[in-house]
Amino acid sequence: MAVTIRDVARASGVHVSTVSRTFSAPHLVSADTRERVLAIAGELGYRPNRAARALTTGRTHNLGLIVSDIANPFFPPLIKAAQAYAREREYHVFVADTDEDPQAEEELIQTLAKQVDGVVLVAPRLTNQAIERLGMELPFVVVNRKVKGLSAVLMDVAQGAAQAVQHLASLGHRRLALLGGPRGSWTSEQMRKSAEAAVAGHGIDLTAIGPNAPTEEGGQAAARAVQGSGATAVLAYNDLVAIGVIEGLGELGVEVPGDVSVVGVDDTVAGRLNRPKLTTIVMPTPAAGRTAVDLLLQAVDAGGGRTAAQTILETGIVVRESTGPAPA
Amino acid sequence: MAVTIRDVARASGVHVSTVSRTFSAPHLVSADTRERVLAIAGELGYRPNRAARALTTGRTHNLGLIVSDIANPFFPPLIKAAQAYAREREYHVFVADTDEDPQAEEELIQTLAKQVDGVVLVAPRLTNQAIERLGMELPFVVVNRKVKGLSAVLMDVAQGAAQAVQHLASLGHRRLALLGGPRGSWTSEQMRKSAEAAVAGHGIDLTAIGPNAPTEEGGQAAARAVQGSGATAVLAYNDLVAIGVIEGLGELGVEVPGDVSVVGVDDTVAGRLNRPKLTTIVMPTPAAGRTAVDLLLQAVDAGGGRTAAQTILETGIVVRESTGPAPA
DNA sequence: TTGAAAGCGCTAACAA
DNA sequence: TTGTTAGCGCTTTCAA
Repeated sequence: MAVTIRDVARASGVHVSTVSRTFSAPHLVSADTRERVLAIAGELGYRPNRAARALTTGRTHNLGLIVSDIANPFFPPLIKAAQAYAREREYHVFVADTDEDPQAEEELIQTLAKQVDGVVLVAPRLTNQAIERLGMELPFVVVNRKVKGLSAVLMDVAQGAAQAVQHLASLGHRRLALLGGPRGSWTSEQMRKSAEAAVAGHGIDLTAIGPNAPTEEGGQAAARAVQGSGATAVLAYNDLVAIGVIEGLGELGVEVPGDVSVVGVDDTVAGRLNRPKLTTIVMPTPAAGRTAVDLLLQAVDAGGGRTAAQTILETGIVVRESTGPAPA
Repeated sequence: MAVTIRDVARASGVHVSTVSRTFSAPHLVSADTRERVLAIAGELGYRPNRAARALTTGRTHNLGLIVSDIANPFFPPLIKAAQAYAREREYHVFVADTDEDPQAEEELIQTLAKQVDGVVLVAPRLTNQAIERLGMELPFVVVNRKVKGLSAVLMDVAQGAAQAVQHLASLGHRRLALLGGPRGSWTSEQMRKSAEAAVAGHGIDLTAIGPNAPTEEGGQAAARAVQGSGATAVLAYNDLVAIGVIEGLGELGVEVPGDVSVVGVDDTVAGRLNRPKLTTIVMPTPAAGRTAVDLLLQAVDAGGGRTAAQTILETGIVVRESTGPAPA
């Protein structure tokens, strides 16, 4: 078996508790012993067993990160950042994919619960009610969702959407189609509200189309509806949908940005690589990953002390090639 | 605190060991007691604490998955599949990103070691020697690398590369540039060997350029070298590099596929969305993720019994828009 | 079929 | 500053 605290104790002629202390409370150990123990531990290749430690301390030093679809390009930068930041704080992270299935999400939380100190839920598919209930038993941070009593990281799409409308208005567009996301999406709802408000000031006509699947296919399927609406500009739920609608429009002989301008959301690689390059609302995904972990660790450190904190992250718009002047 | 085996025991009037058995060896418990215990456990919301279980059994039911860059579109499908498959087998998976840093990789393995039953190493940056050493202490499966004594999942890029050369040859190309990947990449090495062999039969001239960073930037930076080589066709280390070199070539006024044809590797979303759509070697990433977990669990179940197994996954080539006839 | 008891690797009072 | 001891939640002999 692996080398344990006991082996180190024996080899360095001290009691196990002393070894334990040199690792978890070094200041309680004399410099002499500390060095000796550390040296021997090094030789032996001793590494504390975190699981065993968890048993006594109640802290696993593990986190859970639950997303709906790892392969959706929105998530990887968030996962990467969360995981890197967690590691800095000496936490490991379980990453789990629910495949958009609320039940899988709940099951996952349950089985993960005992092994983690907290969970980050990104754009959960569970109802608020279910999350609140689970939140009683374990610290949670939700990303892009508001749940009573829980810390949240919110990306301010409303702001980005307003900027997008402004941008389109200045290009002379007067008819805008909004391609919503899946039912129950907080982000989609925010965009709709913000677009409605923004549109008013510019005398723009708004048509909401959806719900749509948050994928290329979803966008492609909506192309005909867009054409039917007579809109000269489209604000899509995300980059994938935007790319899909551009594709779909193309098949109908509608050119982007010649005939119709399209704005996406997320600023994924996919959008950058698309031709025309996508004008899109930039979502601060790496920052969201880091912030979520940060808030989660705060909640963990606070114990049960309800410390629901909200962080709102700014979004921006990056203008590329998929938007242009409204046709005359 | 959470409900433990003891609470269930008390509530159902049996000893803890009986409760333990109903969960981990149900056949050793009478149907009567089993049902009662299960019912009470259900009411109380009891879930076995896997970490505590691990302490006695030596099995954590956790796996580690270590990749060099989560945000590289090659990885998400693999991670997704590995994680889903592991879950079917009742394993959770830690996902960790090394940022291409061998030292981070080793450190990660060390700290993860006690918490997992095994680790999948995808395209590791560590030396074989280092991996072999670590392999003594923990079951490993490597993806796209051969390490003595360890199970491996290999994607047969050699085959794909040969097909790519064949494809380019049939289009009349006679000067090929090979954009290698990072130093120490098994995949890159395989491609080189295979291309060298394939090229001979077709009277093609091969220039190897690299090492290159496995990113768009890497490809972009290599554009000038490609131009300098006089090649009319490029086989790039992966889709990202291919996309980057197309971009870089574009800036130099070289058109793809008009002046130069480019083939990528991986078949990522990025490549599909790129314009021109990328001709690329299809890597079986989801299958690789599943297979790796499968082999790993086999190794775990075998205990120390060396069961190094190799699975070779086929690759193919999908021809899209980035390749065309050699210019006259 | 069930209970009793020891112990997995570690931490945390409490004493010395 | 260090050692003693109990115990975290669970499994696993061994006995009954």
